[in-house]
Amino acid sequence: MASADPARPGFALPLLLLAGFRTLIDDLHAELARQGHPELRPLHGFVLQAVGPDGTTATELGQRLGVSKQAAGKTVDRLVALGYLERGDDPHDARRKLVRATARGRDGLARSAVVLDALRNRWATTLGAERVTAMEDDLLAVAATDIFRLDVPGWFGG
Amino acid sequence: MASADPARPGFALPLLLLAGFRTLIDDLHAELARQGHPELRPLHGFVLQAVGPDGTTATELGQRLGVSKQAAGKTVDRLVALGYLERGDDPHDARRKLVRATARGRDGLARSAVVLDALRNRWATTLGAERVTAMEDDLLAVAATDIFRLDVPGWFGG
DNA sequence: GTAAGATAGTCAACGTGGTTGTCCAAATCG
DNA sequence: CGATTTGGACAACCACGTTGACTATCTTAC
Repeated sequence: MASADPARPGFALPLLLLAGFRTLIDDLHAELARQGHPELRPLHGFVLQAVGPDGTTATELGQRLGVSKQAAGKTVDRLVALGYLERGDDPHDARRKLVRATARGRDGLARSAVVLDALRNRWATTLGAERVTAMEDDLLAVAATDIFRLDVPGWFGG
Repeated sequence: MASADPARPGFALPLLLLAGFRTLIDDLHAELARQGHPELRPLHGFVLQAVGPDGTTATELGQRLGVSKQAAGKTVDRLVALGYLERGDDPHDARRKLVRATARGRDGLARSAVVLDALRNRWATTLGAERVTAMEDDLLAVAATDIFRLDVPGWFGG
């Protein structure tokens, strides 16, 4: 095993990754609040993304997000109360309750995508486009991206 | 404003940063659990780091972590109950309650540092040392690292 | 020296996001 | 058909965060 570089302590790396994540998410939600979505919380974007264009069920949502079906169900409750999701019946299975995004949910998701594209462009302007691409490629190589099964419509160029 | 690259949607970036963070933290705590610290939660490492070698107070801790003094106080309560922190009186100010790491707390923090160094080395082996360094430099350039004021003993080569 | 203000800590109530266990209704399988 | 699996809901609980109110102490100004 290689020895550690004392100028690059290992604990800086998770801190920087978290700081990068939080910076993007904080900027995103500040902008979303300006665009008419002040109640949207960081988690909600992930959930809306995971619901997908065709809807899903709470249990399936929990599996995609890596949480229990009960946790997913409670989060759906809150997003229904906020007007971002709606529940309906599955005509083929009376047990299943379909969860779909409302028009407001789709609006929030679309605006999130636009703002996040803009934020990525800002990083590319500062760092250079190839450095951002390299960061994405490297993270994809080392991170357990299966933590979130958000590959609903092929979410990374594919 | 530059147009977005459709092959690199903006919402992948926060997902990858979070996945990278979670991968490191999950691996860290799996290893810490093996080394006698199964109760240590992801947040606790940050708190122990923020307490620093000389101790601090709950209010100051809250400022460093960017949370209210009440939240910091409750977290200290839990870490005291787990045996990682201890409270003492400040001889110069009867209002202040000094918070210090216990021997167990220092042990957990030292092991965290070793494991995180090893995890960073693993990334350096996979990606190349210069790619990891570049990722750190880039995140430092674009992320609001002042979210966490963990510059207690100069935490990045300083 | 004392009155007024700032500061540290605590308590209470509450919100959010998560867990496990239990239970029922509906679908599926033998 | 009966037995089992599955989706959803309910309850209790925990971790972590918030705001507001309150006490005790230190500091500052007069």
